[in-house]
Amino acid sequence: MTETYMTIREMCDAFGVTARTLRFYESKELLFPLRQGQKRLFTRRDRARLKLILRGKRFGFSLEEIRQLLDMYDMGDQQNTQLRRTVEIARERLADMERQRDDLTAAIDELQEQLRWGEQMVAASETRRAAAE
Amino acid sequence: MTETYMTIREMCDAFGVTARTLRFYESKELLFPLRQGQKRLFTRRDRARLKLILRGKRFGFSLEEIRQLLDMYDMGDQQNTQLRRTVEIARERLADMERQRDDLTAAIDELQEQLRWGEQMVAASETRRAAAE
DNA sequence: ACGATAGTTTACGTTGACGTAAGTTCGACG
DNA sequence: CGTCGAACTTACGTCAACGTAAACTATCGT
Repeated sequence: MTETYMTIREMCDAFGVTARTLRFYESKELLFPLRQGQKRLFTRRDRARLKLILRGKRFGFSLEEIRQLLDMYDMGDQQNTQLRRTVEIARERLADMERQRDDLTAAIDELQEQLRWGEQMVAASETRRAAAE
Repeated sequence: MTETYMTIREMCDAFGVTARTLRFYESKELLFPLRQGQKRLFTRRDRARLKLILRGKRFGFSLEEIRQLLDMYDMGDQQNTQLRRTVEIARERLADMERQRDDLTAAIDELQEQLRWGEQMVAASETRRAAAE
């Protein structure tokens, strides 16, 4: 069952991160696990946040940027000018990535061209060698 | 005119990088400027390589990866199994980026949804307030 | 009672990609 | 000749995002 609280180990297994990483995220105020004695208890909210953190990292956001985004997200509709800003940032990042993708696509095309060129050279030299025998 | 050799300062201006960066790239064997006395002279080849380096960085390649790619690129048709490997790597990176882009697109959609939701709340509360007056 | 198991804190180490500062050297110019 | 500016070398510093080691504590099962 989707238990209310998870230990650090369960979190590691569930999300494929190390305990160090989770503690580090807590120290950076990205997560706020409860405590039972000294042990951390990760809540549903922590899991939601971690999911967003990992997604953010895949997008190339820094942890600090992610923290700010999470904070804005938390404030929610209350301060929706902030939310608009968040969307703005995300949009810019998207535009960046699309530019990158287009560049990369072009670069790959060039490489493929180069590769075909190379193959022709090889083929030609082999033809010549064969003819010479 | 597209001069044969460029000084370090000209390179900086032309590519928007610092001198430190160029020296660093040389130390990492990404660039091979000639010398006239102790001064560096950057060749057409260096400029071509730098262009590729900067492009590579935008793709998220590390300098070490870029160095290997440049080396393979240099070897050219001679060892084209290597070139194929290069294309492979590039392809994987492209697939990565496409996944990222799709994720990001989805995330933006969610945010927009959230934003519209927030706006409706605001609008509704304002309507209520207006009706109350 | 006791060792194994999981968790904790503290704190120093690492990697990549440069920044930055100090001191040197060289050619050009007044 | 002096000195200025641009380039140089050497070398230590920085920042993010953890890794890793050491030493401690709490809980559980036998």
